[in-house]
Amino acid sequence: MTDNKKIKVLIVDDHPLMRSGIAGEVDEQADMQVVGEAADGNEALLAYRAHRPDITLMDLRMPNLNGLDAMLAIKKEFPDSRFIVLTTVAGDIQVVRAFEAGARGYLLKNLVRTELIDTIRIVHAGKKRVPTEIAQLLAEHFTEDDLTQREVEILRGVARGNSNKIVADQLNISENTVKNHVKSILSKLGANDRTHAVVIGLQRGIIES
Amino acid sequence: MTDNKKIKVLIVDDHPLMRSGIAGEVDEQADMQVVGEAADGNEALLAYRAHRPDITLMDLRMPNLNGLDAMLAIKKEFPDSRFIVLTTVAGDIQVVRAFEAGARGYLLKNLVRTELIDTIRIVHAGKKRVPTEIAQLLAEHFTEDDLTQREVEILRGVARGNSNKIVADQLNISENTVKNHVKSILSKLGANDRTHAVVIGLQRGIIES
DNA sequence: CGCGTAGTTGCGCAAATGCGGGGATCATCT
DNA sequence: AGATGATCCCCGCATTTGCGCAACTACGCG
Repeated sequence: MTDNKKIKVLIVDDHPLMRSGIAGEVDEQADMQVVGEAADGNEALLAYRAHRPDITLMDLRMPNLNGLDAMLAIKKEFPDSRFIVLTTVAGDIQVVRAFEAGARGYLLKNLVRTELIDTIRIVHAGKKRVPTEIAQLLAEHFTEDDLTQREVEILRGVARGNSNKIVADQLNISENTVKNHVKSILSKLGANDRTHAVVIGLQRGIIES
Repeated sequence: MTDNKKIKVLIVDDHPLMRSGIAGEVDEQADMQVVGEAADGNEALLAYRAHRPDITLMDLRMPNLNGLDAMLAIKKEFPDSRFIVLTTVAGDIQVVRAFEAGARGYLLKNLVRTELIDTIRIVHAGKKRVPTEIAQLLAEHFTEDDLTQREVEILRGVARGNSNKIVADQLNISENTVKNHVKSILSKLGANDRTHAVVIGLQRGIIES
């Protein structure tokens, strides 16, 4: 098998050792090779342009430009790009967004080594692969109505320890409006109070700490 | 250099790919070798007994038995064991506890590859190595008075979305007492309100979500 | 021993929060 | 055109929170 028939893989992750581990596994396979590595979303775009990989393994949580935005940027420029999303934490709303953005495969980072290789082959063959843990998560989150953009902004303000009044001033709206948004947030998240809402928001990845 | 003069390294981390990456780097060195891997604290103890490594690389966040407790268990049985702590997140109070428990080196997982090897050599030579980020964190946390056990219990209750009254009932104390604990928590953490306090508590690893 | 400090517990009161209503505009989808 | 949902605004009122002030206990230290 000549080099130009191998599956070309780009690895995007902010942990050098993780990249190392992934690269080691991939390069052991006769039919695939790592063509580049990137530590954040910006580098990912540059590396994509330079190497035109068949498959991009993309971590979601990264400094600077996060994985989701990087995917969108690359997809805009290269519509036929194929992504496999790597995620550390289950229960992250980002995974749902990555699905909507067109990721083809998902991997939890505590996967067994063979899963990685299998998923690369499957996605390269044009199919999708979603582990049961993630599928379950997707099912759960599709039924739940998620927060509107405005509500997320409100929740972020609340998480910073601001009172309704302060949040209102920061967003140039009235305190009553903030109260209404908070009310709707509590109801949507099934939270007892604002504190609980923030905890749930953090767990689901709706807001970042 | 014969095998029994090499630095024997045990890797404890719940991410197989991370272990892979670490193992790759270590085995490339002529003067060290990986003698075992473990995916959680329980396995770590068994692996330690089996291989008697010179250096143990220990992740803090793991399922079942966490890294800190695993360290304590191993140290009890093998007092001259030497640990290097791997941590993903900066700002974790667990790092401070690991220091107190006698870890000799610290590494952030987004380290550059050479740091890992350097740290292993330095710690094996009997010295300690703490990167500036961690040193700064330690300094900060030593000056801060941390929460009492009772206060942590209160904070946990608050994080679950319980009112002061409910927390009081759960702990069989009066609501007023809970209020006072909350007050002292806010002051110690420098939080604006209970919500902010919970966010800070989660960031610092004082409570887990 | 007396003294300070830290942890825990308590009460009263002003301010913030959460809940139940009501109504408005605007974009989108049917 | 009608319905739906997101955003915005308003009010009153009970409950909850946060703060100031104060007391008791346990413990170490000079």
